[in-house]
Parts: sequence; C-alpha cells; structure tokens
Amino acid sequence: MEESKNLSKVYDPKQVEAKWYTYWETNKYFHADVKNEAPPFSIVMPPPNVTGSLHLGHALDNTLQDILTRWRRMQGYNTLWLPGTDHAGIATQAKVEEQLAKEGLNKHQLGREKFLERAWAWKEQYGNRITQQLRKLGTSCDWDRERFTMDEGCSKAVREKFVNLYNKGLIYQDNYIINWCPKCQTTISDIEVEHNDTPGKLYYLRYPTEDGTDYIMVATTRPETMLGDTAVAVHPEDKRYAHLIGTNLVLPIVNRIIPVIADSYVDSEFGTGAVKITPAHDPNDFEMGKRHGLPQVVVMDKNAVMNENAGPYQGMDRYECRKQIVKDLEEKGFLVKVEDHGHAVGHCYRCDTVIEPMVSKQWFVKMKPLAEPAIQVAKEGKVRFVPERFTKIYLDWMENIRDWCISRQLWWGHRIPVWYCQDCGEVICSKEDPKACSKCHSENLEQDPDVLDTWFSSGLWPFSTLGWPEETEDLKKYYPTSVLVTGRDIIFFWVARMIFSALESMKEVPFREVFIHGLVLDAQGRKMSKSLGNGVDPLEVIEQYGADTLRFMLITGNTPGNDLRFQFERLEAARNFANKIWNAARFVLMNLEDFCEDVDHYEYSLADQWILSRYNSTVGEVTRLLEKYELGEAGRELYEFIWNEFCDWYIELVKPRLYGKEDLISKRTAQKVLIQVLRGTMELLHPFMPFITEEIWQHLPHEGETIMLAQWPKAQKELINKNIESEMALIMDTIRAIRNLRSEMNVPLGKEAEVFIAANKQDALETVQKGQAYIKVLASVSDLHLELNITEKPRQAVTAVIQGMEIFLPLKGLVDIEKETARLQKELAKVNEEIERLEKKLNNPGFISKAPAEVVEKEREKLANYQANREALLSRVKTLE
RNA sequence: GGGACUAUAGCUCAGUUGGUUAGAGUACUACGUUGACAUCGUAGGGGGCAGUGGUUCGAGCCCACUUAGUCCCA
Repeated sequence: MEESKNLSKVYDPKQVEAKWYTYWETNKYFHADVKNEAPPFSIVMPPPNVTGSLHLGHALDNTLQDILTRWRRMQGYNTLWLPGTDHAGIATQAKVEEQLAKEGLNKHQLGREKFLERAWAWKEQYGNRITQQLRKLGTSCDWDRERFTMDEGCSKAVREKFVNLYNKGLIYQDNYIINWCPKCQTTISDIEVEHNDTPGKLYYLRYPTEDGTDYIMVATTRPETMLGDTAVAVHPEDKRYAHLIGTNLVLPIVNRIIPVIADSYVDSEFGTGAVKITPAHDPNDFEMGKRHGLPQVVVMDKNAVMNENAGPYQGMDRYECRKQIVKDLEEKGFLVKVEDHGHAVGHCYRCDTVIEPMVSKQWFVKMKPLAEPAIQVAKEGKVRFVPERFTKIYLDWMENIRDWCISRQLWWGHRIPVWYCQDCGEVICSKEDPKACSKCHSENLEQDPDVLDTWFSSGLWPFSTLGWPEETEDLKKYYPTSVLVTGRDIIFFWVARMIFSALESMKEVPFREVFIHGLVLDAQGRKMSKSLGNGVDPLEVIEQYGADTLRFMLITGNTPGNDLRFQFERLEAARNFANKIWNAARFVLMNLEDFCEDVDHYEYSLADQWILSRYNSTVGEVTRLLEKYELGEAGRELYEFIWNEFCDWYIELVKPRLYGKEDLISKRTAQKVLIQVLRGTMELLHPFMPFITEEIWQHLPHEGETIMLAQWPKAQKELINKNIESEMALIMDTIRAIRNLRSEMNVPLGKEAEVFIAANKQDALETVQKGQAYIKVLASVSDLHLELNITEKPRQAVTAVIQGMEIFLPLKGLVDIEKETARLQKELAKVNEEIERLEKKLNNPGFISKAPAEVVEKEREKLANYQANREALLSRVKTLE
C-alpha cells in the first residue's frame, strides 16, 4: 500500500499496460481449459490478413470481442476466444511480387516453388506483426490456440471440404463469364467487384441490315466490345423493331453477319431500345447468349489487350482501342451521336483496376442447394443477427445467390486438389496427393494450377480452427461458437459463407449470434483509405493516449451497426475519464492507510446507503445492457456512475468523515464503502478498460490473482432503495439550489453563508435534517436554519423553491427588492405554464380513462409539486412588496 | 431500378417495447489554486427533435409521403 501514496497525479498508461499484458499472458489467464465443466462461451476472431497491420476497424472489432470475452469469463463461463490470421491470397501475393520487383525479378523468373518459398518467408517475417499489435490493444484471446488459414490443420480441412463438395457434385468446372482483374491477373468473385459511379459516354451506333436497306441504332457504353458482338437484341413487344426480329445485320468494320433477337430482358426505355450483345464480355449478354445459343467471341487477352479476334485492333489496350474504334466508326458513318452518361463501372476491390468481364474456364460451387438451409437457419432464428435488420440484408443476398467462382489464378493459397492424368485425361479429385491415375495407373499427373478463393478457407474458420475434420475435444466443447463479431462490410464475403459451409459440414450453425458493427470513418465521415491519407494508426493512438482510452472511445457514443466517426475530441474525453478514475482511486487509496478490515461494526449513513443503492442499480443495468449487446450504453452508464455519482457526490460527501478523527466507526464505514464500490466498479469496467482497472484493483484490498478472473459483480437487490435515492435527490437538489443562488448573487463558495430553509411538509423537513451536514459542506453553509414553517422569513434574502420548500439566502443590504421580485416573477411564469399544461392534460377525459393509472398518478404528483412551488413563490413575492 | 441507414444543442452522438420540463461529451460564458483530479470544480446560455400529413388520451420514438446525405445490391 505504500506505493499507492506515490501514484502520479496523472494516469500514465505506458507504465501499466505492457506490465499487465505480460502478466496475464505468461500466467495463461487467456487460456481456455477444455476440461473445465462450466458452460462454454466461445468466439472465433475474424482473422486479419497475416501480413497486414492493425487499423481502426480491427481495433473496434477486437475491442467488442474482448469486452464480451472478458465479461463472460468473469461470469464464470468456460471462455474461449480463438485468434488467428488469414493468408489473404491476392493481397499477400501482391506484396511479395512488389518485393520481387524491387529486386528486378518477377514470379515467372522465380518459378512457382521458389515463389512460394519467398511467400512463406514473408509470412514468417510479417505474420507476427498484427498479432503483436492486437496484444497492445489488450485482447484476451487464447494465443495457445492461434491458427492460420494455411496451417496444416486448416489446409487439411480445405481439402476435406473441397473433396466432399466435389463428390456431392456441388463443385464443377465450366466456361463462364467471370470478373477478370488485368492487374492482379486473376479472377475475382462477384462480390469482390466494387461498382463505382463513373462519368462515361453513351455511343449510338448504326448497324445496317444485311440487304443494306435499313439499320438498327444501338446504344453502348463500351464501343470496343462491338468486335465481339454476336447479336443485337430488342424487346419482343417493341413495335419499332418487330419487323426486324429474325433478320440479320452486318456488324460494322468486322462485317460479321449477326442476328436480331428478341429477349424480354431488354429495356425498351434505355437508349434506343436495341442492345448489342457481346456474350464473351458482359455478364448480362453472356446469359442472353446462352438462352439464344449465340457464339462467344473473346476479343481481349488477360492483360485487357485486344487479341487476334480484334483484327486491325490487335495489340491495342482496351481504352486505346475504344478511341480508335470510335474514330473509325465516325469516319465510316456508323457513329450517330455521343451522349454523356454516368454508369457504375466494376473495379477490383484490391487494386481498383477496372475489371474486365471475360469468358473463361473456372471452378464453381453450386450455391442453390447450400443456400437453402442457410436461409432456413436465419429465418428460424437459429442464427440471430444483431441488429436485427441485417437479417434482411443477408437473406436478400442468399435468396438471389449465384454460383461462387472459387478458382484464382494465383500461387499463394490452397491449391485446388484436382489432378489431370496426362495420359488418359482422367480427372482426379483427392484429399491425398495421388501417386498414379486411378484409371490408367499412369504416374504422369498434373495438378490444377489454380488456388482457391481465400474465403473458401475462411468459410471453414469456426470449425477448422477447432480441429475439424477430426472430432476433437475442442470441437465438442466450443462448437457452435456463441457469437461472431464482425463489420457489416463482410456479411456476404464471410458471414454468409461460414453459415452455409458449416451447415453442410457440421449440420449445425457456426455461431448462434452475429453481432455486426459499422465502419470507423474519419472526422468528416469519409471512409479511411490510403489514397485519401486520412487513416489514423491505432498504435499511435495507443502510444499517445493508452489502449483503454482508445477502447472506451471506440465503443461509446455509437450504437450497434452504425458507423462511427473518429474524432480526437472524443479521444480526449475518454482520456480524461481514465484520468478521473485514476484520481478517484488515488483519493481512495490515500485515505485507506489506517484501514483495518477486522471491524465488525459499521454504521451506514444516508450517503453510504445511497451510493450502495446506486452502485447496485448500475451493476444490474450494465449487465442487462451487455446482454443486449448495448456495449456503448453500458460504457456510458459506467461513465455516469463513476463521474457524476461516485466522484461528484459520494467522494465529496465522505471527505469530512475521512479527515475527521472523532468518529472512528463512521470513518471505517466510509472506507469500507469506498473500497467496495470502487472495486466493484473496476470489475464492471474491466472488460471495457482492462489495464487501468487491473492496476487499481491490484492496489485495493482484493482476493485473487487478477481482476480478469474476479467474479462479475451481482446486483444485491436488497441494497437498492428508492426511498433513500429520493431522499438524497431532495438533498442534492437543495445543495444545487443554494449553489445556484450563490452563483447568481456572486457569493463564492469560499465564503460561508447563512441559509434558511422553510420545509412545507414534515417528511421533507426530516429528509433535509438528515442531510444537514451534507448541505453545510457542499453548499458551504455556516448556519442552516431549518424549520417546518418559518414565521419570520428574512426579507433581505434571495429565494429558491424546490418541491414547495423555500430556501433563503440572506444577503444584508445586497438584495435589490425589485430585481429579486422580477426574478421570482419569471420563475412563477414558468411554473404557471407547467401548471396550465398539466391541468389541461388531467382535465382530458381521454387521458384519465385511457392512460395507465400510474402515469396519471405521476402527472398528478407533478401538478401538486408545481402548485406547491407556486404557493411558495407567491407568498415570497408578497413579503417583498 | 430495388433496398438499407442517417437526419435531435455550433460540432460528435445517446434517447430499445410511445408517457417527467428531450440528454451527454465537446465547444461557449461567468466564477473558482478548499488537502483525488485544471486531463479539474461550481453555475449558466443554447435545440423542441429535417418537412408534411396521419394513428393515438399522448409521438423525437409508430405509419405514409417529401427533401437531403451515406451505403449496399442490380
């Protein structure tokens, strides 16, 4: 306890955070014991990119998880928070390629095997960075169980899953229109395409009929794709073109003969109502091409450069080609007009390159059969989204799902476990690398060069990390997990895929609840991005303000599912809160030196009973809010309790008892209550601000090794006392009223004053009597004259009225009777307004008959109160006349 | 084109089953070096809840429409 006297006046997070984290981790407090009989509570961490670094989104996501984890652990659950990282195919490969480029190399020079060695080396070098950064945030996850999507177990799970789906006929290979990123040189899935509104042009082109007597005008945003046109489509009911359906057109420049087809997909309102169809380079055209059996002419290569099918344009970049083709069409008279036209253009979510829809042979997962059960569980509430509205977003997507393209033309990732026999052409899909062809026994096998979409492995995360496909103890104990905490931006990418993957493999949901949070935006409400340079580095924030402060700032002042703006003012407010707690604790510790616990007699004062009542209400309230995932509200509740009740009132009320030497019992009681309430409050706050609470808790008398494993406080209902609370409320109001009068009359608190109080009711009189000492100290009153009805009310005084009780602050010679009368009249006017409003309400028969009795009763009480105030004010005005 | 979200004090946001005189932080004003804290204390000013119309005894909260902004999907 000696060192407590030396606690610095300002809280310094640096001195405590590293110390406690090491203590927790080395003592294995984060470790979940599968043998522990308590009911399980488990979370798997959304794995950050292995080579990434911590950003505010991670900070928010992991703070929320840590709060839930620490809270449940304190509640006694067998709590597992399983951490890990994701191999992040495209992102990591891109970084390794970047590194190679600096050495003047590219991956083809290196070859696949060597490249992968480099990639693993990169992973070894940077893979720990983000997990170290997570530690700085205070995350209490079980590092002994840390996983990586490409570790042995996860890789095994991926193969198991792929082969199972393949054998069920749910994985197939097909020529299909995919999204090709010319920069990343790989396909990306539909949801990895970001559609940005881009200003563009709408080109009107004239396609002549075969006999040259007529023409159809089509409108397009991508004239260069005309080289791959294999039809023009119109709506079957469009009268303008009815006579041309079934006839042929001549494709300008190329001179290919293409048919006019009718398809109800065409929007007659758009452009000219006639659409050129390029099945190999547009997803909608692709579908239409399939319906009508149209040929697919691919006119670009993998670099988005025009290929041999582009004739004279071969070798041109797609945009260069666009310019040239427009020019040529114009010269030849095929270009009719050009209009400005904004439209959504698909960009690669990784590199922001405009993606090129292209027909190509890829692997797909058949989604309909998998989506069906995934829809059911959400509808039946077996997976519950918080906030609830995200259920609809999830369902809309699931119900309109398209097959999932899972092959990626990358090297870094899980290689597709399919081999092709070079001799007999047999296709072998196998969990183990096959030695020979199962059909012709040839050993001349070649594995499919592609790897799987990263999300294929992260889709298995909740069960692969627990040991699947083995039936491990962990899997039995912790699966299904309790809740998944993640950002609303990856509901489709990840949440949905985990749900359908789990249902297929485990026949059980992966998690019972999904707690969705919003994005962390900058102070102006913009997304943080590298290109804007508006990102805030959480590690710098931790360095400057401490992890507790960052955590508290991130979870308060925002509600579940909504985005949150990062503002330094709010960070300062959280920092000040930490400092306030620190100093309250310092105060308590400084006054504990002579405290001994083996006292068996305590006398609880009104203030003691009040703070215990408030504390116990807070316990109940915080617990209730956490159960509802209202973490921000729970944090706010604690903030208010600590600052506005414990510090502002209780500590102030208790000071005389601590400083006084006479009444030892009273002093001991105050010390006991201070310890009890502060310790309990630290325990409640611990999930939110783990470091400062541990530091303080360790200094307070306590049992156990760490606050982390302290029992979560239980509300003692018998200590919640509404009478005590309303008595204190009257006393506090009285104190405020006196302070108010003093402030208005410029009587500083340093100068003691005499005060008269005329209570209008016996119970009010008794309450104020009980609170006399408090009033004297906190309102700086020298003599308090308290009577039921004062016969001689001081004339030279200013007055306040609360609940019909009159408070007089005599000011000899200082009171301007006229001014004071005016002040009272103003007050009276306000009171009259309220009375009028309430009378109107209470005279409304509808209100009396339909509103609940207690509401009516409440309104009556209010009215009585105002009437009492009016009486008092009126009589005061009279005495001043 | 479909959908979601947001609109409350100068700024950032709470206000969860409709019921005090709508709150907090921050900023602002005045006063304050009383033995936890100036990263503080006391007191104060400031909005009638985007608009319109409805339901209701009663609406910031429910419904419809409108406007503005953000985002998702096609």
